[in-house]
Amino acid sequence: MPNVDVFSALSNPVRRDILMQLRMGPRAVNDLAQGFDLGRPAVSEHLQVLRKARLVREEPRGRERYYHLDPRPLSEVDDWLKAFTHYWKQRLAALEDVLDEEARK
Amino acid sequence: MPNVDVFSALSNPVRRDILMQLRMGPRAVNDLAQGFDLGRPAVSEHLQVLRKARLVREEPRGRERYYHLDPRPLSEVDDWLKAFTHYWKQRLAALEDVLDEEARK
DNA sequence: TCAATACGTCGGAAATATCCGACGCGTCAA
DNA sequence: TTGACGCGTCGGATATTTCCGACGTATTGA
Repeated sequence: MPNVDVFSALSNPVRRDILMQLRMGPRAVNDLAQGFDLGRPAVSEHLQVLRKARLVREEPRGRERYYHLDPRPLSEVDDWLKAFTHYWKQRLAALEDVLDEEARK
Repeated sequence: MPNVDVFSALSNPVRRDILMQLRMGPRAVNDLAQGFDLGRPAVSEHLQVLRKARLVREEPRGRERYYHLDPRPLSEVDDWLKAFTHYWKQRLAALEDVLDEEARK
């Protein structure tokens, strides 16, 4: 059971959609599968990937399993993106320097 | 030439690494390929994916091609993540309500 | 002009992802 | 207890990804 990379987990639109849906609250598998043009096994396998990426947590309720969102691993993506925010800030700062230089002429 | 999904483009660690490297400035293909345990064609194909996702731009200089970072499409990922930031704020607000309720007893 | 260099892309191999039907296991309700 | 339900997972089919060697094209420098 290899831990799945968060970026890989997000690469599939169905899985991103599932996460979006789970924001509203926990959902059972059949309930989730209704919203997609997919069979239940496929949804179940997408949930397995999300589970291995620790993006969802399962809570058994009788014969159903409610899946809960756990957004914490998303911080890895957010942190990665920050590296490019900083890049932009640097670029902007450099641009300002150039503009200041021009203004001083 | 189908436009590549940004999330898919980011799903590969080599492509993420390439983007990281390009923050420092434009790089030629051979130069980039040195840093990876990969042949040049593989790196070139990764660059093609990044190009289709509009995350890089190419600038021919003689027989070399310098690849530049274009971080703008990353905003799509950032916006997507924001949906979960808001989710968290809602959850925290709900939690505070519960705590206030408890405190009032 | 000619050999070397930098690069993109193609054909094909290998790995991986995605999906379904079928099956089995536990749970529910009669 | 028994039949229906909710679910996970397996086997296998198909699609996609990833990678390489080989080739063609354009550019460079001798």
